[in-house]
Amino acid sequence: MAPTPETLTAERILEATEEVLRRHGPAKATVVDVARALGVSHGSVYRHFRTKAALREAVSKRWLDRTSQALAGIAADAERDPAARLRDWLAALFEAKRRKAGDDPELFATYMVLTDESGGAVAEHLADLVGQLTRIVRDGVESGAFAVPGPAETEARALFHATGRFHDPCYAREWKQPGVEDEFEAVVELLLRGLAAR
Amino acid sequence: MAPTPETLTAERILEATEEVLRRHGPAKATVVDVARALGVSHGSVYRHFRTKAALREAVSKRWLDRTSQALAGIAADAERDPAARLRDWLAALFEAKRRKAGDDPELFATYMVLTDESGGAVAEHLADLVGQLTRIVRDGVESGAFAVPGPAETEARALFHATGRFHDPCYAREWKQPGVEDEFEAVVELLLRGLAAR
DNA sequence: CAGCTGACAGATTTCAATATCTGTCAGTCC
DNA sequence: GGACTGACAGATATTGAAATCTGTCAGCTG
Repeated sequence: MAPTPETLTAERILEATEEVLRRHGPAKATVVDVARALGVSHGSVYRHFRTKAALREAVSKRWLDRTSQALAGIAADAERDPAARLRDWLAALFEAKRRKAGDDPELFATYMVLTDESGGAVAEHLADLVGQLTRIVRDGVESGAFAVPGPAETEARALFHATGRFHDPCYAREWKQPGVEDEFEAVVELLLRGLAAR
Repeated sequence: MAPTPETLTAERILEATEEVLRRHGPAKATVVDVARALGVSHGSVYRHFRTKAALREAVSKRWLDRTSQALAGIAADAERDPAARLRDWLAALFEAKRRKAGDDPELFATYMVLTDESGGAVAEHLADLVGQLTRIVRDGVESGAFAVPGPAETEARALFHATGRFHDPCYAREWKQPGVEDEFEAVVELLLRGLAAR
């Protein structure tokens, strides 16, 4: 029942931190700014997050989780053809990243800095995504659509690495260029041929 | 006949510049330093390179060309099985990059900064590498070992992009980690299956 | 006269003083 | 007594003046 503006919660602090990051950028966003935005002393913020790094990592985690959840639906849809599902999943990941990077480049750069710092949260996120891919590959192998020599997870990881150019932030610049769509198609087709049972 | 220490040539300037970069790093290497190392005034350096950026780009180009030439031999060896050749070529590229990054990380970081600046030289280099791959793919298609739906160059570009994690400097950190060899194998196997005629 | 020098203007970088921030904690307030 | 404050020490960032660098060019030199 506690109304938002009354109690100071981790959630409220995270929201304020996102806002401060959006306004000031990652280099100039301070804990004092966050506290000021919430109308409290910065000591109170440290009651909920042990360090500034922990606060920033929590913001990263929220952001990364939003992407994961959008894709989880495609990965889990066991009814559909695994090849089509894989294609859609990879395209959705590419599209999501590309839209984020294109719509608000400054905010995207902010999150790039944050995730660079947040080793743990990123590792978890990547593990989650590879897990989703593993599910699709395993479904494909079980249905006879795919044939792979080793464990499904090895193949999933290979798929993830091979498509890095279309989801890894370090390539964000290239996502604007004209030919990328075709490059993406070519890579995905090549990978699907490699997966297909013969 | 002109002996090295007498005349000031572009070549000598490039060598001195590499040395200065190795010593001082990319941030603190100045044209004045290069001139001092050569025992000339910095005005003389500008007689051979219009700007500091042009000088640095020339250094990048030399460095990139060394890598290209090492691989060209594998790509051009028309006698060998294209699949084996492709495997070797990709492994050689990975190994070369990994060795450079591992042996002298500081120097590698220097060259990462240089190539980041040198858009043109890098684009040429990448085009060269994709050209070499195209040759291998075309040979494979002609010999009946590979079957691809589109032009060989599209496929070559897809191969290059799909293996980015194992040659793109932005992943240099990961090349030290234990599992990379296996990750590389998994990606290459998947790609070769995608290329193979059935 | 071709190649080099060195002084110069404007741009960039360095450095040290100054201000701000992080993280702690004794104490205040419901 | 549990949540919050605000002063504090040490670490980090900002700032502006001084030093250095880039790129040019008139003149020297062999």
